[in-house]
Amino acid sequence: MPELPEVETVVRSLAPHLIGRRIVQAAFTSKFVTPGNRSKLAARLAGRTIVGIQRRGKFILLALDQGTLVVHLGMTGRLLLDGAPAGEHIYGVFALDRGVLRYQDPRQFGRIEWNPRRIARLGPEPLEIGVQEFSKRLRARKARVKPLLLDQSFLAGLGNIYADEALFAAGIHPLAVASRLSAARAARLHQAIRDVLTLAIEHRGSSISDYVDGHGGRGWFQVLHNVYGREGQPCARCGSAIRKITAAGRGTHFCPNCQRR
DNA sequence: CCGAAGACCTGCTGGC
DNA sequence: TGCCAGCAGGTCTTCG
Repeated sequence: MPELPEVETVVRSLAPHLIGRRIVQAAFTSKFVTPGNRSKLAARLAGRTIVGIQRRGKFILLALDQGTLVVHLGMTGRLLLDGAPAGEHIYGVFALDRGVLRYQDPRQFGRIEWNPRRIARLGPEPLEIGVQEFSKRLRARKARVKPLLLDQSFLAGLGNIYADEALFAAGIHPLAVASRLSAARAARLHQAIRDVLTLAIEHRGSSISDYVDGHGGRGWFQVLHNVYGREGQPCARCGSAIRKITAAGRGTHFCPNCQRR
């Protein structure tokens, strides 16, 4: 579910309500979301104060006065402040000195962990890397461009929606070989990624089925999708029917006319 | 190094 | 109407 724009929106919606709060008590009830010793994790959090919250790739980093708690929302994870409608599938509860934060996740693909090693293996932030560095990294790889964009150690934060949308904006076929892209096309892709992510953040992310921010609010970038979820519909640029194929095991949407091999 | 496939979960939908 | 295969915004492991 949540890619960089959604996670960024969640972080921004939570920050004013969480920073400075003390965790009075925590409880976890899923062996998938919180692998390992759940009561030990809860004990470690009790009494800690939240001093900061930030995003790294698709991860949420909750900086505490001692240590860092890392949350990944997986496909259907939500962090909800009190007042946001919750319901079923609550697998984490953080009782704060003022208010409550809940973790909801029907599919339990998300993770709540203490200093996971995966963070260290993340690639650069797409909104921070410069065009030269991006182009160099991209053209050094023989992989197909779509699977590469989904590789979090190559670039941290893109997922299936924004990879497809960025490739459309850049006019690049998802199965193009990265090392064979010209410098000009690599630069176009760099700019397209920046544009798509920035616009999506401005629209508070894409809400297709599950995604909401910390208050339960939906995003609306989905109305601006050009290819994702638009199989068979006319391309906004040229009118050709949008096609859907499988790449990297994921549904991949593109315009066969605007994105030639 | 690269890609495909299967695994981890639950819920919804589209086609028969 | 009702059932079930297939699919879903993510990531990891295994295998060729």
